[in-house]
Order: sequence, then C-alpha cells, then structure tokens
Amino acid sequence: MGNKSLQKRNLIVEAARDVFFRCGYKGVTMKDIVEACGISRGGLYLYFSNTKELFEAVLEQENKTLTSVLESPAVKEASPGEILLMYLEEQKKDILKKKGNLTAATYEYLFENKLVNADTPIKKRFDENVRALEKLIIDGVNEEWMVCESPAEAAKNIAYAIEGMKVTAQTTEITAKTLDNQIAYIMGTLGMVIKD
Amino acid sequence: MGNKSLQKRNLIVEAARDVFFRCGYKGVTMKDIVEACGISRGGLYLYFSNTKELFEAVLEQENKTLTSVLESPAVKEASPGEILLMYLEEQKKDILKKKGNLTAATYEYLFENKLVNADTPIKKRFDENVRALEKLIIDGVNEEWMVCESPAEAAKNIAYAIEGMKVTAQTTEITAKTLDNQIAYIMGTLGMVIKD
Amino acid sequence: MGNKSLQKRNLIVEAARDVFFRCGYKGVTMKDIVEACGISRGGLYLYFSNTKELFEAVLEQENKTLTSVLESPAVKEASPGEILLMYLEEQKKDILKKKGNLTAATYEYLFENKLVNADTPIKKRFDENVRALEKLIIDGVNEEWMVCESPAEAAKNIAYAIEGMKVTAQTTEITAKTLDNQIAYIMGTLGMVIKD
Amino acid sequence: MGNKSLQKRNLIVEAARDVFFRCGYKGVTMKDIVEACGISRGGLYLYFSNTKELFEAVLEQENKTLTSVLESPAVKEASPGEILLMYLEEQKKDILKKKGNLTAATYEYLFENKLVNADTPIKKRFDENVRALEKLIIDGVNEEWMVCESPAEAAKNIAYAIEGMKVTAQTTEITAKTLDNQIAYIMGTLGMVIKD
DNA sequence: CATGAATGAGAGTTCATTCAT
DNA sequence: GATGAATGAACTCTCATTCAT
Repeated sequence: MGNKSLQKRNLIVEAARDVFFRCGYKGVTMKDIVEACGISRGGLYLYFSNTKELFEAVLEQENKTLTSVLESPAVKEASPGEILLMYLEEQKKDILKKKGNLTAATYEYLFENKLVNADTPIKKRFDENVRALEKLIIDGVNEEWMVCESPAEAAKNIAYAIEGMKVTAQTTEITAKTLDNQIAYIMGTLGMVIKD
Repeated sequence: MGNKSLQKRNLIVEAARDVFFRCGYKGVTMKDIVEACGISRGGLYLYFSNTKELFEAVLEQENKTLTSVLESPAVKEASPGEILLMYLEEQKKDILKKKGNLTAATYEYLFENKLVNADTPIKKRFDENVRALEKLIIDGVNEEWMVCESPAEAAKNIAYAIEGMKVTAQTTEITAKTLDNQIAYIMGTLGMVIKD
Repeated sequence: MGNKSLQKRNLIVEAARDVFFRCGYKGVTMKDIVEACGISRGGLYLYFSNTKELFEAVLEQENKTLTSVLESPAVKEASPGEILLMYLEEQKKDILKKKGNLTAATYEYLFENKLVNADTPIKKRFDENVRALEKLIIDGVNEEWMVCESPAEAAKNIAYAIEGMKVTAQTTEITAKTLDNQIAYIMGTLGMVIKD
Repeated sequence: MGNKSLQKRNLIVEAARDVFFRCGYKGVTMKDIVEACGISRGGLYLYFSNTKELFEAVLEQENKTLTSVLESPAVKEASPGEILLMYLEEQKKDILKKKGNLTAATYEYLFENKLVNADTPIKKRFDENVRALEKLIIDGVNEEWMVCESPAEAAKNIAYAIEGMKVTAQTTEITAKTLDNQIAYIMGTLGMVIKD
C-alpha cells in the first residue's frame, strides 16, 4: 500500500470513527461509512471488507492514540497515591464525555465476537491497566502511603468498578459528583484521604 | 385482551426470551422470533410491533421472575454480613452462567435507547440494589459487624464492580476463582473476613 | 404449498422458461426473471433461491411435457423402421426450431454443474433414449427389417450424432435438407431405405 | 505493435487460456484474467477490451497450434482406413482429457454469439474436417477399402457424432471403452473391421 | 383474531471501465 | 506505454411490514 493509499485509509478510519461514535457498532452499515467519508461504494471495499474490519482498525488506532497516565513516564515524580488519583480523574473525564467515546460500540462489538480471539486489544488493555494498578498499590504499600492486604485483588476491583461505571454511564445519567464520591471511596479503601 | 390472548402473548415472550439469550438484541429480527414461536408472521404483529417492544416485554417478565436475596424476606434471620455474602454469591452464579443470561442483549438494548427513558427497569433494579446494599451496610455497621465510613458510596462501588464483572464476563473468560477473590476482597473492604 | 401457491410457482416457471429460451442460462439474473413474471423481488425468492433452482424446475417441467415417440404407446402399430423414422423426424423438428429450445441453456447449465450429480434428468433422458433406440433396432433386426451387428453401439451412435446436430445447430445454420440427408444416411446404416 | 508488445500480448493470451480452461467462458471476468497474468488492470485493457476479444484470441492461437492428422502430410503413406482410425483415436484422446480442453468454454462462447459471424473459426474447422473426412472416404471407396454410398453424409455423420461425444463428455462421465466401441462401430458402418 | 403470501426498500458485494500519474 | 486507485452500475438477498382471505 502506497503512501497515498495509507493516507486514504487513515481518512476512512477517521470518518468511520465518527460514525461508530454516533451510532454504535451493530447499527453501522458500509453505506453509512461510504457517505461519511465521501468516497465511492467500491472504493471503501478496496480498503475494508466489512464493518468488523473497519471497527478493528478504529480500535487499533484508538489504542495507539490513547496512552494512560499509568503508562506515561512523565509521572515518575509523583507518589503512587497521586498517580492513582490522576488515573481515576482521567477515567472520570472519559466517562463523562459519554457521546465522545467508543464504549458502547466496543461492547457491541465484543458481544458479537465473544472469545473468538481471547487476545483482543481490549482485554490486553484491561490487563495492562490491572497490572499497572497493582504495581502502583504495591509501591504505595511499600512506601507506607497505602494500606492493602491483597493488591492484586484491589487492582482488579478498581478496574471492574471503572468498567461498571463506564457501561452504566452509557445507559443512564451519571454525574461528576457521583464519580468524585466513588474516587474518594476507592482511595479510602486503600487508606488514603483526598484533600481538596 | 382475553385470557387466551394473554396465553399466546406469554408464549411469544417465552420464545423471544430464548432468541435474545442466544443472539443478543440487535441481531434479532422479527423473522427470528416468528420462527422461534411457530406463529404466523402477521400474528406476531398483533402483539408486538418490533423487537424493541418484544425485548421490553422480556425484560419486564424477567424482572418479575428474578428476586434478589436482598429483597427476599426469607433471609431475615441472617446477619447483614451473611446476607451480603449470599448476595455476592448469587451474583457470582449469574455471572458464571454467561450463555444463559441477558446481560449482552440488555446492554445492546440500552446502548440503542440511551436516556430516552430515564426510568428503565434496569436502572430501577440497579438503584434498588444499591439502596438495599446501603441499608445492609448501615445495619452491619450499627450492629458492629462491619466498618464503613460511607455506606452509600460503598454500596454504589459494589454495584459498579459487579456490573463491571458482568460485562467483562460477556467478553472474556472469567473464572470462579477470580470471582471468589473479588468477593473476599469486597467483604474485606467492609472489615469482614470470610471463613471457610 | 397451497393450490394457489402452486399456481404461482407454475407461472414463475413458465416465465422463467421464456427467459432461459431467450438468454441461455448463465446470462440470466434473478432480476430478469422478476421482470419477466411481473412479481416482486422478494416474491420470487419465496419460491426459488437462485437461477439454478429455477432452471432445474424448468427442466423438470420440460421433461414432463416432452414425451418422445419412443415412449408413446400410440405407435405400437408401426414397424420398428417407421418408429425410428418418426423419432428422427421429431428430433429434426426440435433442432430446426433453434430459438425455441433449451439446448444452449441446458449445456451452459451442465458445464457449470459438471458431474456434481451424476444422475441429472438430462443424462437420464439420454440413457432412456439410447435404451429405447437399442430395443427398436433389436426388434428391427429380429423382424428382419434391419441389419445391424451391434445394436447397442448403433443406438449410442445415433444418440451422439443427434446431440452433435443439436449443439451445432445452436451455433451455426443447419438446414432441413442437411437433416433430411442425415436421417437418410442413418437409416441407411441400418440397411433401410427411405421411400418418398 | 512493437515486438515487446507482441510478447506481452502472447503472455496475456497464454494466461487467459488457462483461465478459460478452468472456468469456462461466461464465468470469466476481466479481473480473473488480470490476476492470472499478474498485469495491471489498465494494462490488460490496452490489449483487449473484454473477455470476448480475449477468448477469440485464445481460439485463434489454439487453432494455430492444433493440427489434425487429417491435415498432416506425414500420414501420406497410410491407407485411408488407417488415417481415419488415427483421426478417431486422436479425437478420443481429446475427449478423454475432459479438464484440459476448451469444449465447454467454446460452446458457451458460441451460444452467446449465435450466428453473429457465420464464419467463426470453429465452423471453419468443422467444415474442413468434414471435407477431409469426405475425401478420405471417397479414396477409401475408390481403393476398395471401404463401402459407402454417400461419402458426404457419412463424413458429416461422423463429425456430428464426434461433436456429440465431445459435449456429452463435458457433462457426464464417458469411458475409453465406450469410445473404443464407437470407433469400431463407425469403422464398421464403412465396411471396415478393426483388428487388434 | 389469525394467516402467510406479497411487497419493496435497502444492505452487501463485485466488476467493467476510466483516468490521473 | 503502464499502473492501480477510484467510480458507479448492477446484482443478490433479506426483512419489516402490509393485507386479502
């Protein structure tokens, strides 16, 4: 694929991303994508054979773009507690921009493609987050900032709770206040107190 | 609607339930339902105009059928901690029978009908669970079984974590062991220890 | 399938027959058939899923309709030589009405579906004709009208020659005179002379 | 057309030949040809505008390549009966290598292009064969090897029978034994006996 | 009420053909 | 000459929905 082709491919993925944002996954047709990127019907098929391939391309690009604070080296200065707080705040922001995330589409996609490929980028991302959280908690405990008897479970619990908030936010109103309270509660379970 | 009609309606809902279990929500067509209940095409339309109405009927019936231990009067004898444990075990069972629940279909339905109706039965059920959990925790604290500074937040946190596990279980393998550990962790955050 | 359905099915087969006559087999689309029988797109699919099924239905009906003189009991009075001549004349007529037969379409169909099912109606018909011809020749020899050392091969040879004329007629002009001469020749190989 | 161009043209025809062998005529698309000869889409169009032109080029080349024993000067030594037998054996071989001949494709082509051009190479070849067979039979009769009252009709009859076997072989199994018997029968009709 | 044949809109997909490079 | 990306027409097939019986 030439350089120009790659450019076009990216243009399509960009347009598709918008469509998936607006319409979820299952409701999207190749025609929708065609119209969104202003190319011809046949032209789209030159790059992607179906919405599944398209969505996977969008996910991949999204994963490249997104980098969690957990992975950013920029936060080295901060204490484990501070990093955890930053991470939770980051998640909060993501949750609140309901219309602007891929959560719904991603779950529709996952429901349709259960376990087919145990190593979906989504699962990988989830696992990475759990691992990073665990390390953070262990550090926090070692440095005596936190109290936690089973960091592995605590990490998972936080990840599950966040996942729960994400999907819930897609289906009902969830306020910033609610999220703030949850953040405080989670910090609390690790023996940390948030000061304003 | 006559008695006979009601019977037929129930028959349809029953058949539809099976289909939604197997195929999720969005992938289901009126044709699928027609074939599943061995009724005529036109006949189905006498009762339901589209899959949305059908799914809502299924959900309603499901909510009638399901009663959580949290609402059952039978558990009055048990201590708050015991009841909480029973509830978590109940959720665990639900999560593990992945293929036999409506989680995926329900979320597909909710994603498609965001906020249209803020008072979906699902939200109601979620809120009721949160309230019941909160009461349980308050009782637990009062009776000095549990330690918790903000029962409201704790209750929500548990509910979110469970929701997170439910959807995650739909998309990746999740083991009984993992769930047991999470249950133990959650109990632990309330100062309770599970003894075998 | 009700009586009315059967009627409609026949109507479709009738219309399809015309189309296959005009356009052969491979060039025909479901759309062509739809337009030819004035029903809706979806309506056609209620009865036939593709042009292959349609063509097979046409062939079947054609085979029901066509009965060779070889099989007709009406010719019992005639001598073997007379019957053979009638059969050859019958074939001649069929060959000459070039536009009005299914030869081209049938061969296109057979080329596409080689050997898949060794027992196509076409092969059966061919074999039946060969058998009937053989019996005729044996009778002719026994009754001393004909001279033939290997009736089985003679029967096959006649059948192949007719098949050859049929396909050739589809692709180039072939005159009645040519066919008459061939008929005379074939009769001659069996020791019979045609008198005007 | 330069020398290099001619080379390329031949390369295309060669590749196309393979495709037509495998897929017949009507089922072949320009895309198939493009893929088969590893040339660019636009490049192919510089030489051929459609599959019809392509197939005609293949036929032409095929006719150049094929030379029947009937036309070969090498057989001058043999008697008419021997030459006829050689010719029939040659046809037998051609018929038996079912997968490796153009019969099916050619007929599909001819069915689609009926009479448009009365002088197709195929018709020419057929006529030449008939003429050569006729001459052979006349010679055979003159030299008193054969018995035949109407060599012209006999020649045509043989040609039609062979054509019949060719198309039949494309659609159903036909054995070497069957062909041997037919050859013996045809020779017999001319008063000749095959000795092993 | 109940049936199921019929409709037609629309999704998916493939290719012949063109054209800027 | 040669390339291959791009176009758009055409075809297949499926369903939601209607309606005469």
